[in-house]
Order: sequence, then structure tokens, then C-alpha cells
Amino acid sequence: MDYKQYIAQKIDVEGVSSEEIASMVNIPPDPAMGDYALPCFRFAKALRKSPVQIAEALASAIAPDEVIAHVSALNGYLNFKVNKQGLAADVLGRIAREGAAYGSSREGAGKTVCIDYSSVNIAKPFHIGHLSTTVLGGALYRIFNFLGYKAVGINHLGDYGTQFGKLIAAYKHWGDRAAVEKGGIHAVNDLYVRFNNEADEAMEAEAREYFRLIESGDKEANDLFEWFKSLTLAYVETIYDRLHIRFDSYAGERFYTDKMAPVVAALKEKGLLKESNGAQIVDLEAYGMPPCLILRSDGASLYATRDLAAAIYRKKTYDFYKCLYVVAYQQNLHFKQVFKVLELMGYDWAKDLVHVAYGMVSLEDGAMSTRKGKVVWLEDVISRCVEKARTVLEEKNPSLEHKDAVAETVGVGAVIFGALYNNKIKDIVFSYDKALNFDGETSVYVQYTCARASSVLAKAAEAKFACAEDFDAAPNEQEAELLKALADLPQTVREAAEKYEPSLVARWCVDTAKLFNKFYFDCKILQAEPSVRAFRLALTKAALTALTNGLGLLGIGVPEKM
RNA sequence: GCACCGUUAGCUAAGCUGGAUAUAGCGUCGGUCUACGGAACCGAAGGCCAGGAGUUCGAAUCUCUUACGGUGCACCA
Repeated sequence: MDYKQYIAQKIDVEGVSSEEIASMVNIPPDPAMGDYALPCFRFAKALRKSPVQIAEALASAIAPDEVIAHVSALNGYLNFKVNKQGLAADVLGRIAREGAAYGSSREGAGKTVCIDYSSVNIAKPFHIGHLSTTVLGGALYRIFNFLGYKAVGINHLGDYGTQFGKLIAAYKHWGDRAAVEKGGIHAVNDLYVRFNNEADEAMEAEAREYFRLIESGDKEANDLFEWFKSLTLAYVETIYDRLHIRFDSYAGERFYTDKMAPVVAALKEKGLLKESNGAQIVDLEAYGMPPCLILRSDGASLYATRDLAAAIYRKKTYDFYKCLYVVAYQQNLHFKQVFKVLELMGYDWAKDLVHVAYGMVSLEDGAMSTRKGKVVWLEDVISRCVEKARTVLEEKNPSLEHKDAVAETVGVGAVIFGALYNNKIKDIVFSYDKALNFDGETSVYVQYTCARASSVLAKAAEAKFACAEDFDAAPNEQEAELLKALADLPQTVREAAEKYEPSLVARWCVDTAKLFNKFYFDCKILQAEPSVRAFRLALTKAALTALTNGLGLLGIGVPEKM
């Protein structure tokens, strides 16, 4: 039931369309005033009456029906109270029918959305700075799938560049197979860091040569590279598994090696390519941007060249409806340039490319620096959160079964939620104090709420208590507020997709959990008389379903007990 | 220098396609235990929504401007 539209079609004001009225309907600050409100100030000029008079006239002209129980005028606002009994039957019935699909839709059917996220660099461990793109992208992936789109997760691997020449040179000088096999990705990273700190001109030359060897297909250089790559992928897989992240494609930068020449040729053919200081560029001065560099003066391709090739390849391969790039805002200009160049090449789908920009992560004592050892590894954050969860569990619920699995769900949930709860554009200062705080507006709070609901439902099942979506009396205030929140999930998911903002779903989870806890505290469920009990059980079940769906979209699990 | 982003309570943030008394969490202080799971619930204190100007019946929200902070601006990715 779309109440806003329902209200709009009951109101007739000259010169204002029903859609406009629907968009003017909002929610009053205090539920005592009503569930929905229409401010009448904008009608004043056309109707040549005061907003107060207009609201009063409209209020008396609208007869209550089975959907709208009450209409009143207050200070120029027209306030509506919906029939809560109808709301209850509507919402609870729908959630009971749809279950795990509640909140989903088919609106994206037939449309593909490519999501480029996480995009790890080969031979580098995951640090806390990689968390945002990974969980944001993962959440968007699920949200778009939930809305019926076909999401394609792409891990655009950073597997191309001179750093691999350096890495091989460092390995040849200081590394050995046994040590790397033992130390894994961190041992590889140490070699790279050491190269940056200690390499002299001779080693730099060696590094350039090794990079050339990789490019020219030399077996030894490529074997080493592939080895480092497989070490990296095995390592990130373990992290992706824990964060519930998946990809459909690992086509990284190297994948586009042979796909750039046609792009350069096309640019040339379209007269977009221009020489400047020895390099090949696309001049974007007319659009207020610095030039987009396509080829270096030595003829080598650049970052932008690969992104052009990748966009064209993705369009050809997936025929996407949208292609998202979940990349930090530092690259705002880069994407603006790449998108503009594609537009200039005549691709009308350039408008479907979206840079989903998010804020940076720093540490309390400033920016991260791998070289100075100022870095927080993601696996450490995860294991410390899981450890903390385990400790709290041991203290609060010593007899719990499967403590390790629950601690994993709770701890990992806290890591994900921490990165998704705020607007993505905001910068984050990481601290263990905050990451390990499970109080307040956190996933732990929401999971705890679900555990309470599960527990009530389990007891009800044991006692064979009935559950009923229909209720022959009006819900009370706590029940009504919870019902309204539950009814909002589909719209919240849609908005999260529209704005590429999973935090909206995270906020919805916390808000709804709060309302459930209020309901739970104020209203006895199992001890209520049978018809009330049946209704409250249905409400509890619906809340659990909706919250599980909400957290699930973020990649966070819900333990039955914790 | 130019461009983009940010600035809301002691701290961290919601609210931004303009609407009623600016909303939460943490922290502080004070309550609620006949517990359907207290990782809960309720209350209090705490605000010139960075400053200024404008548009409007109405501005945290839109426009301009100043300050502060961040990011980017040619052969790295």
C-alpha cells in the first residue's frame, strides 16, 4: 500500500497534479500528529486563502475510509492517520508471504549492473583502506540483485605495472621460495618495501628489465609473477569468504593488455588524439579539465587507457544498464576524464558509467604508510573483532553452543557494519577503540535484537502458540511504530540503490531494531491473552525476517542465539 | 592558483529533491529488575546546524561569499 499516493488521489487542488501532491506528502515530527502530513502553504497563492483555512477546508472535505482513519488540520498542515489494523494486515501478510524475499522487487529484471570494486593489488596485503570499497561494493552487489538486476562483480586486479619488475628484482636478491611460502603475502610485501627503501640505480635498471621480460613473455619472469598472483588470490579469497564477498570476474589490468591498441586507434581515427610534450593526449580544456593522458612519450599505455578499454569491453560483454566504479574520491578527476573521453568517442552509454566515490581512511596519527610500517592490516582488525566477540560471548552466555561460529558472525558483522553505517563520502579515522565498541548503533545491537526475537519465537513454538497476521483490534503505539518501520524496508532498499548508499539500509536496521526493542520492553508477548499474543508473535516474526533481510544485504549474518 | 568534497551537541554521526519543537549513538548524571534474553528500556543535561549575505510564507537543506579541513590538477595506479 502506497499511502502517499492514496492520499494524493483524495486531494484535489486546482493546478496541482496528483504526483506533485504525492511528492509533497511527508512524515510529521511527532506520530501523535499523524502518520502522514501535507503542508498546504504552497496552495495559498493559487487559492488565495491562508494555508490554515485551506488545510481546514480539505480536512472537512475528506471522509475517513478503511485506509485513512482520521484527517485533521493543524497550523496549515493536513494530518492523516492511517488505519493501523489495515496496516498490520497488509505488512504482516506481505512479510509472511515473501519471507527472505521481503524488500526485494523485480524492477531491475533484464538489466545488468557491473560493479567494479575491491580491486586488489597483486602482491600487497589487504589493509584497512581496502575495506570500504570491498564492503560497499559487496553491499551494492546484493542490493542490485535483490532488486532484480543482474549484478556482475568485477575485481579489476592491479596486476600490471613496473612494481612487478621491482618485486622480482627484490626476490632475486633477497628472497627465497621457502621463506615466501612460509611468510605468504606479507613476506612478498616486505620484499617490495625493502626494494623501495634500499634499491640503487643498478637494481632499478634490473627492475625495468624484469618488467620488460614479463611483458615479452619470458617464462621465468612470468612464472614468478603468476606465483605472486596466486599467493595473493589465495590470501584475498580467505578474506572475501569471511566478509561474504564474491566476484564474477577477476579481469584485471593485465587482461586489457591486448585491448588497448584498438582504443588508441579509434581515438586517432576520431581525431581526438593529440601530441603534447611527446605524449598522446585527449585535450579536455573545453570541458574545464586537464588533458587525459593516453600514451606516455615512450609509447606505453597509462591507467586511463586501460580504463577506456575496460569500459568498452564491459559494455560489449555485459551490455550493462549501469557500470559502477566503487573507488575512493581521490580519483574523481580521473573518472570524470575517462567518462568524458568515452562520450567524445560517441558512446552514448558513457552516461551510464558511475563513479561511486567514498571517503578516505586514515589513522589517529595521520595517513597510513606501508613504508613506515604505519598500517592496519584487515585480517588483524577482523581477528581482533572476532576475538572480542568471543570474549563477550564467554562472559554473557557461557553455555552457548557453537561459540566460534557465533563469534565469527558477530565480529565480522561489526567490521562490515562499521564501514557501512555512515555516508560513504565521509572520511574515516580508524581506531581500534571504535571498531571494538559493540555498544549503541552497531550491528551487534541489531543481531542481539534478532536473537531476542528468535528466542521468543522458539518458546512460542515449544508451547505451540498460534501466530496470526490478522488482528481484530487496533495495534497500540509501539506496535504501530514498528509496523511502519517494517513497511519501509522495500522503499529503503530502492533508495539505497538509487543513491548507491548502503548506509541507508544499515540505518534502517538500527532504527527498526530500536523500535522492536521498545515494543519488546513495553509489550509482553508470550504472556498476553491469546489473540493479542498471536498478533504479537506475527509481528515479532516479521521483524526478525525484515531485519535478517536488511543485515543480509550488507553481508552480515544473524545468529539465532548469541 | 584552479576545481571538487566536507564543516550539525564534549566526541562520532543522521537529517540535504526546502516544511511543524534539529535526531540518534558514545560519554556524563539519574531512573527501570515478578529477566518472553539487561549486549535492553526510560529520563535529564548538552545546539547561533562554521561565519556572513541572499531567495522564500518558511532554510541545517537552495544560491553567493568568507574561514577552516581534505582531495585532485601530465607521462604512477
